[in-house]
Amino acid sequence: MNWHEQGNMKAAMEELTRGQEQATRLQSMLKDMLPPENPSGPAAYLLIEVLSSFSKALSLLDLGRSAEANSPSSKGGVRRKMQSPRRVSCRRRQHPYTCRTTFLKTIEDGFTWRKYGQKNIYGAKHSRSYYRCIHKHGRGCQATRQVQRTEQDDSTFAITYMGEHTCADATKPRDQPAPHDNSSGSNTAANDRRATPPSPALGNPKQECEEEVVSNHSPSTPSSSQLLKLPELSAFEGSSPPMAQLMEAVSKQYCGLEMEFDPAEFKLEDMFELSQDEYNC
DNA sequence: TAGATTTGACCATA
DNA sequence: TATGGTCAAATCTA
Repeated sequence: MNWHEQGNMKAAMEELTRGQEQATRLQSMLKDMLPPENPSGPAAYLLIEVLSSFSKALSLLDLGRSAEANSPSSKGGVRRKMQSPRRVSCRRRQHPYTCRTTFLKTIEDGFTWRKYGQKNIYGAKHSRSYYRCIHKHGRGCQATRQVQRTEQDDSTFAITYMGEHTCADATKPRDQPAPHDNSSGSNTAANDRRATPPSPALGNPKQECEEEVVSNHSPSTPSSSQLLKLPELSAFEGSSPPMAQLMEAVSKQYCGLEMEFDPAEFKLEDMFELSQDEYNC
């Protein structure tokens, strides 16, 4: 990679980082604005998707740089312990559930999880934690997730969701807040998570893991640019100056990635296509 | 004291 | 056989 490409990549990472920070702020503000009985409305769900896109883009760029740095042609440096090339995750145990990985700064996603295991992963710097939905027994919810800090950024979590939440009508988080189930009387790993979340892990039932990718091309998942134009979010415009400013800033971050392509045609996920396979399960 | 977390052991898979 | 995923007893915590 020449200096020009490196410069572009660095600039892209900086833009993405800024966008991520602003989206995080927006998420924080949104949390304060949403009613306690439905803290995870559609806008919150969309923000999770936006943050996920930022995180993924950053990770991809970082991976690209790492690969470059570790390539045989790159110079010196301390050789790190060889990473396992195995890509097992959800393929190891072959179940019919969906599998999807997101990269977030927080492990909180609105669902209530119970940690049931932790493993040191061969060749990985960080251990992996295993969570299952707290309603596994009460409602037979089969959703599980694996949480692991990324190698590139200790503050970023790679969260792999498997299975779907059946404990609540997660397919309609926008309209019908699921009834809270506090029968367990306590919360878990994230302590203050609600039981009425959007599902970052929702996918088509019975879809094979390798078919499930993090892609905003999905008809059910609007693209990032679309997300920012949805009524729920646009409703904030004008109602709250800081919110409107943040909205604009986040929107600009997406557009700010334009370098040598048509911004009218560009979608963030286009950046992922070449290395999308890295995120398939 | 009930529920959550930790952790070693066991099992499934590649 | 090595490794990842899950179980369940022990331990912790509110």
